[in-house]
Amino acid sequence: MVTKANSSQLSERSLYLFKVLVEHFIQDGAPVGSRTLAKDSSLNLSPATIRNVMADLEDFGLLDSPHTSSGRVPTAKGYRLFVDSLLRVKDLNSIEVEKIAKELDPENDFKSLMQRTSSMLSDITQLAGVVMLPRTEQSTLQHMEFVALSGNRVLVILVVNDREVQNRIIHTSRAYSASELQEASNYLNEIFVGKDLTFVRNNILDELERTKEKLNQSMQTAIEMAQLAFDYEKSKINKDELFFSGETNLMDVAELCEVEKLKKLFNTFNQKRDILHLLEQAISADGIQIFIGEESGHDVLDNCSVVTSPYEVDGKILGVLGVIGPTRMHYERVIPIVDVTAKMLGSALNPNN
Amino acid sequence: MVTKANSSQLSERSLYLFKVLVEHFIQDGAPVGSRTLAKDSSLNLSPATIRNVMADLEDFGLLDSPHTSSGRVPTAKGYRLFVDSLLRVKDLNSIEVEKIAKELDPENDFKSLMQRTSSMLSDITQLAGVVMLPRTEQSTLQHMEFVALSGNRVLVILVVNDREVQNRIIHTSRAYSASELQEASNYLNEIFVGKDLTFVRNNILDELERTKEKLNQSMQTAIEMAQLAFDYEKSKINKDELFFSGETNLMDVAELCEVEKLKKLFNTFNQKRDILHLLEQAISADGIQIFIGEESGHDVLDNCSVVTSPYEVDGKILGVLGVIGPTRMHYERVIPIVDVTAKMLGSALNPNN
DNA sequence: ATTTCGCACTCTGAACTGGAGAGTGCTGAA
DNA sequence: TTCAGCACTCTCCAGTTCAGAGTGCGAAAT
Repeated sequence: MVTKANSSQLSERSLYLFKVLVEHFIQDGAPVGSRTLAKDSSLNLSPATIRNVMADLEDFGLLDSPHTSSGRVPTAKGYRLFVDSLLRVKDLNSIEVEKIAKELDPENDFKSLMQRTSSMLSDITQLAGVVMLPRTEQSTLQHMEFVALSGNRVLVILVVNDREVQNRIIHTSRAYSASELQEASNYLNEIFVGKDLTFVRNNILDELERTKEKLNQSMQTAIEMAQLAFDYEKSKINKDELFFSGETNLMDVAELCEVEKLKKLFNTFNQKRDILHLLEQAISADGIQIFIGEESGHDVLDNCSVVTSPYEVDGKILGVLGVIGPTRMHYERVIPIVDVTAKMLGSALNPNN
Repeated sequence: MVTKANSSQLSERSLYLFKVLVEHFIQDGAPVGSRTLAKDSSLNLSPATIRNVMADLEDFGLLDSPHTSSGRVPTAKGYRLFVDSLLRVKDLNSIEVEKIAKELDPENDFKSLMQRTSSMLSDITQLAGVVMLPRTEQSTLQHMEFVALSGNRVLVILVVNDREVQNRIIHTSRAYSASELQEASNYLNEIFVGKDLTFVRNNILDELERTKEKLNQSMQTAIEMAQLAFDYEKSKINKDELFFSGETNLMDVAELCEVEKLKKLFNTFNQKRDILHLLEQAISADGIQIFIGEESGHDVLDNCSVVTSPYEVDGKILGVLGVIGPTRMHYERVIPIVDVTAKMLGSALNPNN
C-alpha cells in the first residue's frame, strides 16, 4: 500500500489546510467540504485542488469522511497532530485569570477547595471539570483524639498529613468518660504521632502488648480504642478522591446527545474507577497532558478528550485536575485554562503564602 | 358543563376499570385502549361498553387521551386517586428486607450511612434515591479541639449534636505549640460544651473579654482561636445535606429520554435547592408522602413522582428520604420500600441498639 | 507538474405518499 | 343498559422523490 502522495512528508500547504480544516470543524461540528475549505483558507485555490490535498491527508490517516460524499472530519491521529504541532495556544485574558484566582481562595478548607476548583473549571470551559486527590502512599499520623458520644459510642478523629481529617464512630463495650479518653489519646499520641498510618495499624497492638507490664486503666482504654479505631481503617484510608462538576454541560454536546451514550458516560463518572485510572496516568506527566478519543483506552470516552495537568506544591505533585469534553473542543482555550488553574491551585494549597 | 355521567359518583365498576387501566399503563407505558382493557378486566364487557366508562372517567378528569384516537392515559388527578384509594401495597418479600437491612449496617459513620441508604434505594427500585439530612435548628457543641499544622495554620475540629464533625483550617498570626492549643481548647470546652452553637458564636468573645482580669497566655490563645474559628462559622453550619444516587437510572425511563429534559432534571439535582425545598415539605408529614407530577410545583418534575418518608429516632424526626421516578412507577413496590427503609435507617441511627 | 474545469456519481435529509393498525364516538338494535 | 356496526381520526412506517452538498477522476489549462 504505497501512499499516493509523492513525498513521505506532507507539504507546508497541506498542513496549513489541515489546520484550517480542524479549526473550522471545531467551530462548526459539521464535516468540512472542499468548497468551504477553499473559501476559508484564503489561499485562492479551487475546490478541486483542495480535494486533492484532502485526499492526501486522508491517506495519511489524518482525515476521515463519514460517508462517500460528505466533507472530511479529523481522526484521532489528526487531532493528535493538531494539538501537538499545529495548535497555537491563546493567552488567557486578565479577566479570566482574575476569575480563576478569585475562586481559589486559599482560606477554604481542602475539600471545598477541590470542589470549587472543579466547579470553576466546568463553569469557565462549559465542559466537565474534574479534580483528583490521589491516594497518598505515605500517611503520617499527626494527631489522634477520642470524643465520647452517647450510647457507648466513641468518635475517633485522626489528623494525617498536615491537612486531612478522618472521622469514624466506634462502638465500645462500655461507656468511657471524657477524662479516660483524654488520657488514652494522650498516651497514644505520645507513641504514634509522626509515624506512618500503615505502621500504626500494624504495630499498635503489639506495641501496647509489649508494654503491658505497666498496665493501668488508661492503657486498657487505649488498647480497646486503638483496636476498634484501626479495625476497618484499611477501607477508609488510601482512597483516592475525585471531584466532578458540570457533567450536564456534556449534554449539550452534539456528539454525545444520544441517551444511551450519555448514560454510559455518567455511569463511568459515578463509578469513578475508570476516570481515576486515567488521571493516574497523567500524574507522572510533566505538564499538560491530552487524551484524545480512543487513546484513553476507555471506549465510553470515544468521542471525548481529556485535558489534564498535575498540580504541585513545593515541586511535589499533589494531584491532577482537568477537563473532559468532546474531542471537538476549543483546545486553544481549554489548555491554558487547565494550565493556569493547576498552577493557581498549587499555590493556593501552599501553606507558606 | 354538565357531566354526562348521571351520578356525581363514579360507580364501583368504573373505579375498578380505572384501577385496571392504571395498572396496565404502569406496566406498559402505552396508552390503553378499550379492547385491551376489555380483555384485561375479566368483566366480560365489550369494548364499546368500556368506551362509555372511559368517557365518564375522562369527564371526571381522571383520564386523558394524547390524541383523538389513541388509548387513555391517567392524569395527575387520576394517579392521585389511584395511590390514595385504589392502590393495594405489596408486602416486601423477606429477601428484599434482608437486603435493605444488610446495607444499613449501623457500624458505619453518619455520612456514609446516608450515602449507602440512598444508593441502596436507587439500586433496589431502579430509580433515583435521595436522602436528606435537614438543617439542624439546634446545634449543641459537644467538643472542640485544636491541632497545630505547619505554616501558622491550626486545624479546628468541632463535634456537634452527638454525631457530626466539622473541620476547618484557620490561619493564625503566629505558630502555636500543641500544649498551648491544648490548654486553650480545655479552657473553651470547659465553658462552652453543651451550649448551642449560635450562642457560642455570639457570646464567645464577650464571655472571654468579661473574664479578662485573669488574663494569661492560654486565655489569649483561646481568644484568637475562638475568634478565627467562629468567624465564618455561619456559612458552614445550618446547611442541609442531600445525598443522591442512581440518577442515571432515570435515563432509561421513556418519558424522560429527551436530552433537554434530562439536562434540566440533572441540573435540578445538582443545585439541590429545589429538591431540598420539596423534601422539606415532606418532613412534617406523618409517613409516606407522594408528590405526583405537577403537584410538586417544580415543572422539571413534570413527569416525575417523588415518594418520601421521614425517618426518625426516638420519635424525633431526623430527616427525609425517598425515591424519584417517573409518574408511571410501580407504586405498590416503591412505597413499601421507602417505608421500610425509613424505619430501618431510623433504627440504624439509634445509638441504643 | 500543478491547478482547474466539467461531469457523473453518491449520500443525506426533508417532504410527501399511501396503507395498515389501533382506537374512538355515535347510532340504533337487543 | 349493553353491545354490534360503522364511519372516522390519528399514528406509524415504509417507500419514493428531490434538492443539496460533496466526491473522484479524466481532460484541459496554466
